[in-house]
Amino acid sequence: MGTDADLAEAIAGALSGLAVSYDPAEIKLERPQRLEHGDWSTNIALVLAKRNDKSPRELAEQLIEALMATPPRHVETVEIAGPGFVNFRLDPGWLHDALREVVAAGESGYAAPDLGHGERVQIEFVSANPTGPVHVGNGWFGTYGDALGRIMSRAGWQVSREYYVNDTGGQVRMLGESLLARRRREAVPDDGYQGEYVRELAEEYDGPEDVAAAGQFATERILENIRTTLERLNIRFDEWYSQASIEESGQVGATIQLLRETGHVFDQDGAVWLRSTEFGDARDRVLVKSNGDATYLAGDLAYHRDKFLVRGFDRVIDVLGADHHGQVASLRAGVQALGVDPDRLEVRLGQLVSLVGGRMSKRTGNFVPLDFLITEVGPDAARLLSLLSSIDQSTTLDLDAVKRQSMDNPVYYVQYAHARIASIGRVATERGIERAPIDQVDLSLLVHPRELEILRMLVDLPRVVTEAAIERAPYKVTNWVRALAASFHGFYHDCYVMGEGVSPELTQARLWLVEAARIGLSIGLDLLGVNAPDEM
RNA sequence: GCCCUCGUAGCUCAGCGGAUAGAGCACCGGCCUCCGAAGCCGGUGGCGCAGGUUCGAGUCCUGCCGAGGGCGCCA
Repeated sequence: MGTDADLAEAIAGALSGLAVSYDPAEIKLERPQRLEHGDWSTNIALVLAKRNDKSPRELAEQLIEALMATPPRHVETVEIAGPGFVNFRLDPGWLHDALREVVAAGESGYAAPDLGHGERVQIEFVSANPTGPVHVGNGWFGTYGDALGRIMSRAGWQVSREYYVNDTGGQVRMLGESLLARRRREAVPDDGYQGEYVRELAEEYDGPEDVAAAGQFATERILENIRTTLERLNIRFDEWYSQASIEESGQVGATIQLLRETGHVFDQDGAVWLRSTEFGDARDRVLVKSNGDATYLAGDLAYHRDKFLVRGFDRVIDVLGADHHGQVASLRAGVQALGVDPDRLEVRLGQLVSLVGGRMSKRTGNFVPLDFLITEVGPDAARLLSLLSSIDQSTTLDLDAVKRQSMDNPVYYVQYAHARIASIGRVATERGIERAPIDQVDLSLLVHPRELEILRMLVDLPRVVTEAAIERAPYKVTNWVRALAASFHGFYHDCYVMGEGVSPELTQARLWLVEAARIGLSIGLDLLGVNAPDEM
């Protein structure tokens, strides 16, 4: 039971005693940004004042009086501030409690709230067409999806990560044609794939002069490269789902048939249409072209039918680039037409990553391969760099700046904190200092502002994981990790764990503090998929 | 034309409707006889514009300006 929950309970009790009308869910404790505003704060008096016909400050005053008749554990003073905030100032004991909690729960148990209740969620991400190497933008969404998976998994969801392999249709044909043209030393068609990689593949290809065979060869080889590149970034999938397999299995036809039976389909101009306007789409969409080919949408609907109705995921999160915005409405409409509650489908549109000096486009070959970036700055730096900010934010990457910063990159800052922690452990071992069991250690010796700051950060972690999971926002974990690292560096500078003038008792308490920081940092870095090295 | 996302410090970005808007980079100035100076401490500098909602707006609503994306029998 955390201190904030204790306080909320005490506040509820006090309000009841005052005969004030309130809803327990309205009582929210927050940690003020400024230390002068105490350890915990609530705006409950501001929220309830009007309804109870009192001024906020009046209500706050009565609340405090009732509350302090029997002060809650660790509370030293309670003050009214500003328009009617109630600020609690606690003795450091609540933070020592928190330290014990972190250590007891450990790396696997701390900050692991059960929000998902085992709900089965599928996250589909990257899904870049296997027609060329993945670029930096793919990497951005890749680390996003992967980190989101880690976070939701920690928060009680049963997560499956999937890559939808677009290994069929016109683009594979075009890829095959481009490859064969290269092999014949002829010009690649204007709308073909011009990249250098096609030339390289053409040299390796010794199959027949057949577009489909060449396309399949190229697709498989490229996909293998994509997989290798993503693994360099610590991005892994539970499933690589082939679009061709869906078509071959007859699921596309079955899906269209199902839609026809439920009356959501009509024929016009020799094509088969989905009446998606019924479900809020701006216009109806073609499922089968007049030449008999199924459209991308038809395949996508079959795929989503498979996700929801065959494999039975409770929730599906599609991570897409903002350039796929146009297909969201029809996909959602189609899913609804299939009888699936559209709320179960979540589409996260990530803003595009652009570069100083030109945008990324695959066809022209004018893009920065993800492999290139990883080689330039290293996997961990690339990974953290991509998780630095929200995917709602379009990012501009200045490659020169990234390279220039490479020795001054945020990732080194956080990893250095972890290395320092490990270093303390090594020195302790050298000096023959062992950590005593925590219940034999006097944690009340931890009173330095730097020490308490670390503990406050650790108190925040469960809340950060919760927010990151619910808002699908891994960057919040990144922010926290950076802030914790900052706290630790400050502590490391000001508070020697083993040094002249540090008593053995204080050393013991600080060793446990360092251990708690290590646990928190490890959790955070693991959620981001960034390594936590013992040495740099 | 219509729809979506975004405009916060010179640059890259944080800021569940709350109190004096925060970091990093860059720039200026300090700190190593003790666990790693890839660090610590201090300084310079900002909410695109105009209304509205309310106890309170960077945050919500409307309009305008600006940037990116989308409106195919392409995928």
